[in-house]
Amino acid sequence: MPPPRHPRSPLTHAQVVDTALTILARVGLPDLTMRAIGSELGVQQSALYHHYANKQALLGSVADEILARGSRTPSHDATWQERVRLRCQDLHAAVTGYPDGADLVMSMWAFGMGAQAPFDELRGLLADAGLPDDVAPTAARTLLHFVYGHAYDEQSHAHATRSGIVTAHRTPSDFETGLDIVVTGIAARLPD
Amino acid sequence: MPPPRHPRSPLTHAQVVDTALTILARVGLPDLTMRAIGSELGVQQSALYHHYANKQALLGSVADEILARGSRTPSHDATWQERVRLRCQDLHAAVTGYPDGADLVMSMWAFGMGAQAPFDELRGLLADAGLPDDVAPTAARTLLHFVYGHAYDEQSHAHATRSGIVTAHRTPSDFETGLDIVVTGIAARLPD
DNA sequence: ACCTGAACACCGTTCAAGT
DNA sequence: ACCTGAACACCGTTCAAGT
Repeated sequence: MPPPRHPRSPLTHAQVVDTALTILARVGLPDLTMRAIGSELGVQQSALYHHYANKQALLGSVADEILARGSRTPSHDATWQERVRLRCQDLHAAVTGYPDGADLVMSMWAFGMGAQAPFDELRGLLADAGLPDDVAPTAARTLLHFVYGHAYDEQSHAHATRSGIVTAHRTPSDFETGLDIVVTGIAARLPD
Repeated sequence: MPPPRHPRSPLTHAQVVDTALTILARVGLPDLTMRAIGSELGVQQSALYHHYANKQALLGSVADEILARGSRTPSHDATWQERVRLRCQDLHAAVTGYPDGADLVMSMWAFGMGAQAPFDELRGLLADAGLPDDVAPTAARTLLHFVYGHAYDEQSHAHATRSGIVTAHRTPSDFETGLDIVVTGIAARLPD
């Protein structure tokens, strides 16, 4: 059932990404097909290839949109640890806000197709904190590996219990504890 | 071209897993299809479903086999840090030993289908080191998130450069630095 | 320029039927 | 018990053709 999309008005990237996010929220990544996106937009799946080179490019934009939403601004007197924590907590929230969000963002980031803003921000925060240039990128990646890995685990766990597989439970404070471990390890790398 | 498989001898799990690993090494995860495995074994793809409930279960065994190979034994006077590092280095080597190995192991572990031995070992090492029971599992997971996340990045980077996408380079010591950050952060959680 | 409609070359999985 | 052969219900992607 195609929604009341204005006939003969060309598709915009924003429309496509918004629709993809809606479908992702409803049915998850495995059912986010080109056919589903096209059908929700009242268009043939082949029409999407006039706007994106392939599905990966489209999903890259979707990942960017997931990450762009809702990042809080730290107070001016916040320490670098508090800034880094806040950014990681927001990233965690953004990514777990959609089913399979961690899976999607992780793969797009690793393949270099979008989702690179968080890395740049974290590297910037760590550089401002005084972390040497040869360790700041590594530390930023380590933070992201933890944030995405933890979120991926949580969301897979949801899938697994849905299909009757028993896995270990995850405390709400589990993320905070792990984040504290990584931030403490980074702090030890500061000069002085 | 089916290899000289003894006719009418029932398929064993070891045969299937070995064949899957051979194909994985040759063509990567996207082309590791049920048809490819069957054809390499000289059997119809449907025959595999007599031994595994589905593809995920088969890939779970493959992930276990990848992880089971080549883990060195630490010397008796090694500190817990050295033991943990050694285990993580071996895991990193095992997982990067096959194309898309990190992707495969990560998803199987997260979905609770095999690949759980490394978690149990690391948790044990950390518990022996004196880490409290409420933080040892979290710390073990944090290590695995880093190891798998880093390996996943490296391997995706290989894919991306193959398809002409520019990404940041990764120093050989990058893994060691990140590992040091996490281990240092864990050490700060020890009592005394 | 933008989209349709139909096809191509695949997937994982199921299942009656054979031995 | 183990496997075949064929089908089912899908995929992502391409491409001539329309407007």
